[in-house]
This record gives sequence, structure tokens and C-alpha cells, in this order.
Amino acid sequence: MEDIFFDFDQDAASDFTFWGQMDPNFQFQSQPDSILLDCATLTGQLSPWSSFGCQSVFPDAGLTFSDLDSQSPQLGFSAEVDSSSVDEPHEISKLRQRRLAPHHPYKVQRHAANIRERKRMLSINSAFEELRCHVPTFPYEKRLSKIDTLRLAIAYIALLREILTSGCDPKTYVDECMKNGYKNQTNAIWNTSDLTARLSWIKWD
DNA sequence: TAGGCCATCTGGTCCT
DNA sequence: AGGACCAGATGGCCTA
Repeated sequence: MEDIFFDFDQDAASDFTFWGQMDPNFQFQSQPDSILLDCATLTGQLSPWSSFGCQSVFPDAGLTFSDLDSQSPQLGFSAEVDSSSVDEPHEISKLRQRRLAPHHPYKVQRHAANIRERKRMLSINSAFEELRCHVPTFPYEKRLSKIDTLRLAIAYIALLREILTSGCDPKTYVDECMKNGYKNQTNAIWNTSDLTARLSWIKWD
């Protein structure tokens, strides 16, 4: 972890309240790189940068790297800094001086690319989260992994297609599958009885 | 403790 | 040229 996003030693909380979605009971964690994710979780959105109907952490879609930089004062000084020494006042001032040091152009560019990549991955993850909401899961089931989400979605789509083409009542079709065993025509890795069992939880109104 | 899952960094490639 | 996309490497966390 080369850098962190927020200036925890001063007004980290105000950074979050600026976004206006922080749970008042939220406890900051010591792991800087988990903050973004935890923030996303707590606010009920799937990604701070996601465009899925949620307010973005960076509401300005055209946010530039320099904007990010201004929001992340520690950008540019690396993890070699021992956080245990940050308590010392003169150490803090040293850190502040290093913070202002000019960045090597390559490092700045690489850092910008890292931020874009994180943003891109967060957007992918938010799409996975959306997808998880649309595949059948058991109540209290452990969160599906990405690969399981994809495989279950494939199996689910295949089953829905079969229901459509059969012209049967969906609930009847699923009940029949439960009784007789679901003859999946795809090579879906998901256990078919597992899929139909999941479907049995669906409310067919 | 090994394996699965995941986030992040990174460099390469492609596209605009 | 710069951004998007991708895949490999790495390290952290969790669970069986």
C-alpha cells in the first residue's frame, strides 16, 4: 500500500460528512485501504464511485487527478512512513514537508492510473453487487463470491429462458423441477437442484 | 496451515 | 498522449 486517501490525523470525519452519508456510529478503522469499502458498505451503496443510482463519493463525474490530490493530502508520500511515529509533533511536521515535495512525473502519472484502476474495479464490483441482488439466494446465505455470482446468474438465466419457452406457469415449472430434477441444457457448473431449491424461495405472485 | 477470495499495484496493449 | 482495459503479482483476511 503505497498511499492513503484521507488525512486521518486531522479531519477524517469531516471528509466523510462532506459526502453526507456516513453512519453516525461508524468507527474508523486503522486500515486505511479498507475505508473506501467500509464507507461504501455502510452507506448502502455498492461503490463510492458507482453510478448506480447512488450518490458518488466523488459527486463530480469529471473529477481529475488533481482534484483527488487535493482531497487526499497524503498523496505522494509512501507507506515507508511508520504510522507509529506520527504521534510525534515534529514527525508530523516532517511528514507535512514531505507531502509538499515535488513528485516525480512518472510516479504522479502512475498514481493517477492506480486511482483510475481502483475506480474502475469499484465500478465492476458495484455491478457484481447489483447482480447478486438479482440471483436467487437462500435467506442468510453467505455472500456469493464473484465467480459463483456469475455462474449462478448463467444458470438462472438459462432456467428462466426454459420457463419462458415452456409456456408453463413459473411456479409449477419450478415445482416440477424440484420433483423430477431439473434437466439443464447448459453446462452450468451450478448444481441444478441447488438452483431450483433457491428458486423455491422466490415469491411467485 | 493451506486454500479461497479479494483489493491493489503494475506494466502492457488497445482505443480515442 | 492519455485513458480504458486486462492480466499477473502480491499481500491481507477468513475459513475449513
